[in-house]
Amino acid sequence: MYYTIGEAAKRMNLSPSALRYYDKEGLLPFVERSSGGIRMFQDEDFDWLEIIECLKKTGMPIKEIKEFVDWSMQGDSTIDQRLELIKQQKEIVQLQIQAIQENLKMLNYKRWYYETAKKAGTCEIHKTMKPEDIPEEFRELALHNKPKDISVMERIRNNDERKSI
Amino acid sequence: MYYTIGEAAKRMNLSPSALRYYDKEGLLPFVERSSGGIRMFQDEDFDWLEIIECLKKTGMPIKEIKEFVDWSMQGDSTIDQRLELIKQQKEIVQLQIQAIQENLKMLNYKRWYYETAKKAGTCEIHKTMKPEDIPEEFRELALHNKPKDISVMERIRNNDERKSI
DNA sequence: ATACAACTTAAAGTCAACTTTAAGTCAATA
DNA sequence: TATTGACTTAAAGTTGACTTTAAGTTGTAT
Repeated sequence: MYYTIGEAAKRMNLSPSALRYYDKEGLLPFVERSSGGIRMFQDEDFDWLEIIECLKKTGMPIKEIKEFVDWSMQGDSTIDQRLELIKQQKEIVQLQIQAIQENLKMLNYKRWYYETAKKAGTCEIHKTMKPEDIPEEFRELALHNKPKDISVMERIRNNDERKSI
Repeated sequence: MYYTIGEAAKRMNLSPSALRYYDKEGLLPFVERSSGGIRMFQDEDFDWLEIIECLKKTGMPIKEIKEFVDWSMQGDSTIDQRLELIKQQKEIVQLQIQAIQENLKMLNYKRWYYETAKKAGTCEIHKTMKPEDIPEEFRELALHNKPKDISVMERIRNNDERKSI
């Protein structure tokens, strides 16, 4: 069972030109050609394309992916390097997950912030809010940029003109 | 307490030129200036910078972030739009988490794949492996690109020359 | 045999998000 | 007051990952 570049692109949810670009960059040395020069993708090639896509989606630049592909073409002598690369990329992905959890926490805080403001009809509510009225999970996020040792009244006075985000 | 652009950049782990670029793009209308034109960042500004960073890190383009900042500057009449934007971005982040879980699954599979190959001394082990020898969590990933209705012997014959990834 | 959609390459173009450069200004310290 | 490091702007340059264009070829269907 063979696939043209258009069919392979559709199956991988990529554009044909992207696949040609990857090929030009040396990422697809395993793809066969017809006698006329047309690329013929096989089922097994999608194993390659999927790990290439995985590395790409987790932020690995194409030149590094090429290194991995080159190792794979060299055969069993490079199993160790490939294992190490995969382990490293896994660590990178775990850091990405941590980072994205932080982002999610921020967005959850902001959702609460705007829902509270919506109920009150104004963002000003957050200027007079006492720490204990902020859900514990958001408290640090809500307060950590506040200048210290300023009373609520002072804060209200200071913030007369300031827009809140 | 004021911060110069260099100090603010350090605190946010950004470059001064990146902050100037954001300012030029309209992301920092809240930053004050000295009489001489020097930017003076305040503690409250870091609330803005942090949500801007959060939106940026979750993939929102700068033009969209500017829209959000513009709404924030307009005041309480835009609370609803801002809440909707935050909710939408949360959904995007949840999709990102799903995508990254897929990537992690692939990397876990590949780690198993290379660890197994390492023990055997060759990737060929995976060509003769029976489905029940593949850990259940990886089985679909390992088999879904295999052409159907081909016996193991045929597969070995067919794959004589093929490199495995 | 001919038409035609889909393929081929090389080279140029695009895009976002910065970074760098050049020429000059500000403000804290000696 | 002179020095100096950090600031200012505008404009050009960089990067990676494609996309588009132009000119030509392949292979299938009538």
